[in-house]
Amino acid sequence: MNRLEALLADLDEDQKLAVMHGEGPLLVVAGAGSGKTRVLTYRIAALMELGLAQPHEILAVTFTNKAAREMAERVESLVRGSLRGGFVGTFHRFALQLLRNHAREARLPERFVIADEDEQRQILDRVFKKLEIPSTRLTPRAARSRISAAKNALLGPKELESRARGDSERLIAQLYAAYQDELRSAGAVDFDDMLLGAVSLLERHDVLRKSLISRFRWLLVDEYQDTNLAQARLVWLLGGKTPNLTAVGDEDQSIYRWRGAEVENILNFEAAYPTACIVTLGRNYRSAEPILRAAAAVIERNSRRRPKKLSSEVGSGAPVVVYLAADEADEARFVADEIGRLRGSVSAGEIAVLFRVNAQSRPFEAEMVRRAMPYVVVGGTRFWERKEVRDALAYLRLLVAPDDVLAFRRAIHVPARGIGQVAMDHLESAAGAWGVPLPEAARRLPEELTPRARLAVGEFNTLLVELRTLAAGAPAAEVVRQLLDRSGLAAQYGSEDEEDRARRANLDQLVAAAAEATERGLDLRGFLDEVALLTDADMRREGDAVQLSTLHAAKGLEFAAVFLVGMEDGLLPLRREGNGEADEEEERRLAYVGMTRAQRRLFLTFARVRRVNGQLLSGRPSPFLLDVPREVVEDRTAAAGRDPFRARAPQPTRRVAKPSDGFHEERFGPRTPDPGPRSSPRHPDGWRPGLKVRHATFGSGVILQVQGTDAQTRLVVFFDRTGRKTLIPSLAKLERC
DNA sequence: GCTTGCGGTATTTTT
DNA sequence: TACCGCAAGC
Repeated sequence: MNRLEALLADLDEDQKLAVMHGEGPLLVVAGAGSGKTRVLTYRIAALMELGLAQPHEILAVTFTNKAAREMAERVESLVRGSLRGGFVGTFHRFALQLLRNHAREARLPERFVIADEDEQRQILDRVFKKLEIPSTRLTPRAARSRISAAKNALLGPKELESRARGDSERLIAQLYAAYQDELRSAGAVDFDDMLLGAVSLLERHDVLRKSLISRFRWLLVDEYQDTNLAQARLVWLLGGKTPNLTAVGDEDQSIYRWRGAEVENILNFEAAYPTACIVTLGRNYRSAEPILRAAAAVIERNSRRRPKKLSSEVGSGAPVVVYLAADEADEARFVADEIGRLRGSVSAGEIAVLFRVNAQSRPFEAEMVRRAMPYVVVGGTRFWERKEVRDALAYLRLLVAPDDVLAFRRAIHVPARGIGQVAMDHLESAAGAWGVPLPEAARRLPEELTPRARLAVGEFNTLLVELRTLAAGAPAAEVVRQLLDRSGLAAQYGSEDEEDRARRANLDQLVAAAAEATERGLDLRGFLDEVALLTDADMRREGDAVQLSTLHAAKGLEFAAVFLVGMEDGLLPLRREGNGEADEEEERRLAYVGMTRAQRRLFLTFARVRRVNGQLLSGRPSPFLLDVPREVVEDRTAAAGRDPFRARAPQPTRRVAKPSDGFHEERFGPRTPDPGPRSSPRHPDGWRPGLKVRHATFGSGVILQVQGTDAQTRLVVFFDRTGRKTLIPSLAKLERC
């Protein structure tokens, strides 16, 4: 059996079709657990075995560094060779590489820097001040995401402006333009600029584009359902006239719409690539039958998808367990009990607790601490975003790019060295007057500085010069170590309390990361570029501990047992102001992604009462939960006398006073705040949560909350059409209905 | 320029 | 409820 035959022996019929597809565009619609990664890696291996592709002709893009690394490793072990010369990495890394190699053509400074989210926000803060925009109108945070959305949709400030309808959109366009100016004058690009820049570079430089097309003959894109317009366009540009493009994805697992992902990219693949061949992988090798049936029942209600069926190759298994908890503590207790039971046969690392929002992790953590169960919270505060790490990185950036304004502004204040607002103002205005970057102005020590500030700035300059000299010769890790030492960054965290220890440990990790980068032949600048594109997922430790994770962070992973918790209407699907139908579909996909992470056991839980942001809310079961066919369910709640699936049955005519039982309440509004079992004072005017009302302009809605009495009365009402509003009933004409 | 306290706010976060 | 960011005081 030759190597190719050996490869094919591992595949089912559909997978073989995809792997052995020749030239031309190919879309692999890969349902959950259907061997998507296998197809991608085997395809690359097969193309090489067949002699169709040379390593340097391969361009494979993924969304995470981790996925890229795994892919490269798997291919290399399959072909027992190296992929050197080819590109296996993230979209952003590819774009960055392109821009670095062609900075001038891309109209970027030779040593442009990468602005992270923190710096984007700082820039926007400055822009807000400059344009005198009160942050009541729009938060810098919101502006950031609107600008990001525009960039992801390939719109420049001018295009956005010309499309703007209404003042607020024009304001965004104006902010965008000012933001972009500020960013450019700092010699920086943000994450979105990388993609945008790469696209416009290729659009403007045909020669470059053609050379890339002929070099990278084979394009492979993973998770195509989560590409945004810029990414799809980039792929399209790299494809040329006869693209040998393999796109792999599953529209049912598209969960990054809020970051610009366009499900349409995969749904309309044939429109972009009319000659495309489509292979659907329909066999699921991950989940037991009941799990798959439950998940299918949830996702089938979505309209924007290709209808498809997944058959379980795993076979039958335990039913899906549903549990209705009294509150979040009870939910955590139940989950911990079950985990305790499972751990007889499953290791902790094979178990995941998945939730919609990070804030939900608390009770589970508390419970697991109490029981001394090993657990890790995935995500949370991310390593590269920690203050101490960012501070050190700012220094490093200043070593590589002496005029990096963003890094300068950060580094000069940490540790505090007596340079305050006044001194900074002097430096800024001197920079303006001389027409030089801020760091350069600092080097020239403007006269306006007070003697004290002058001394401080001078010392800072000297420090940088010394470190820069060191950086010219020493390996990155040594530079980092010296820098931490001599800047006083490390000394800030000298105490023995937990926080300082953690910070020191993080700084040690940074040194280790630098050392490791040096081993891989990266210089300081390469290390910084890498770090800018790295995320926490890349640092994830594989330990034998229960994983507490958001649904988003669980994408692509699988576990023997999964607890999908907080399945309440309003939480999953998460509902907040102003999100509509499309988001509901995405929430459904999110639930689907969560459920299909499970191999053997799936538990769905929710709480009747949950404390959210300090408020007590009583929930009704998630509609997704009600979609699960009861014949695959084992309801553990029944023992406690509650039956979630009764909610589907007609409401009983006579209702016993069971005030907070979400199941048996009327089906109104998204979530009903619970006045609490003991304290439910009747409002004198008769307003109460749950009451349906009608407003002249907002239409019909339901009261979520009643605050205060008399003239102070405020009603929080959730309107069907416009979402949540707070009203003063004496002013707003509200009708009870 | 650093600390303390108040008020406003509150998703998801592949790069 | 809990955190973060900003504003006023030392």
